Amino acid sequence: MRKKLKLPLITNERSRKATFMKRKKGITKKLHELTTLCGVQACGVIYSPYLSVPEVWPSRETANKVVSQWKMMLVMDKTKKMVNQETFLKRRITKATESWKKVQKENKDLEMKNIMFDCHNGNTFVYRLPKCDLRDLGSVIEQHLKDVNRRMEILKRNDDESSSSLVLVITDNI
Amino acid sequence: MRKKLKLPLITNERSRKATFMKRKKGITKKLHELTTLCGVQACGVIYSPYLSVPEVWPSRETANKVVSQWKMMLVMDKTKKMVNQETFLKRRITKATESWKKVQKENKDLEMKNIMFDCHNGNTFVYRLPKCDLRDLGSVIEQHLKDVNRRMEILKRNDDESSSSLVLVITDNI
DNA sequence: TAGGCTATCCTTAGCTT
DNA sequence: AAAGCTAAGGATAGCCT
Repeated sequence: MRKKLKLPLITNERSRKATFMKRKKGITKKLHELTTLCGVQACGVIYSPYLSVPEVWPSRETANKVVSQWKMMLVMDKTKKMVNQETFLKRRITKATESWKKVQKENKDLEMKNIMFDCHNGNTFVYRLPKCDLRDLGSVIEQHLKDVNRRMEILKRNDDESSSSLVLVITDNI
Repeated sequence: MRKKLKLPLITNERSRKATFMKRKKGITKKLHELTTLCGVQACGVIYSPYLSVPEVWPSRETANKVVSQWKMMLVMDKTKKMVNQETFLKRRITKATESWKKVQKENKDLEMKNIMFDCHNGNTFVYRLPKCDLRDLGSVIEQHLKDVNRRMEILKRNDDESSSSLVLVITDNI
């Protein structure tokens, strides 16, 4: 009934849609089994030519969470590697301590960036952030503004037409 | 040999790892078949208890791209819905045109947020952005700063201890 | 740790309803 | 479109090396 060996080739028909639907269902089932059997987290994103919005498993919220955690773990892994390299290169405790503080700050900045990203996607409200995080978030924003300003100045130098500029003033009266 | 009906339950053993490995391989194969057979894009993120970094299919870069496109499509869908609602409520062309400009601006803001997100993940460099995008990006940052400032003021009112504050000054000499 | 084997169960292409 | 049917082919749990 079916062809002997199914070579992964693009089928030409509306049967492609049927296959897509069936197999997509099968994959989500497999994913569900994997997560249940092994107690792990997983998510999938499948672009559907038949829907304007991609299929997301198990849910939009969970997928968002899983993806965010994935990115967070990438950052943490990168940070860890930096620390390892630092301690390997510099044996003295004092030096290592200095580097650690530096990495800590960088880690905090990256965390703030993640918070900003969450804000963009509506997962977090700025109003719910603790005060200390707000201050750090401000410094991250400041850094981005500096980058923008630098770029603007370069553009200004290269071409004489007037353009807008941004100035950020931070007052810390703690 | 195998139990009659495999009820999705968490197995207790190191066999869970074997199952995890086998099934993960199977799922990635299924995903590959789906994308090849039906010509669609897809990606998967599976948290592995045995690796510090989650399994990502088909690759970290592609998954990043697929996820970004997914989020982008969500934004576009939202925008499209807003436009439809707007045109349905207001029949007159003039009104519709005004609303359209408004939505266009909002769409631009959301696009800027996406660019900021890409910046955070190192996909885009601020220095490569065109000048007009830089100006819009600045306004997005400004809005976030305003949110931060509002929150800070609320905190200041509710508790008397001194705290830091952010002030944003924007000079637009176009 | 990884890979092979195999009986058994699962998935699904091609149909029909 | 959606759902059911069926047999061919695929996936895999429990072993083994």
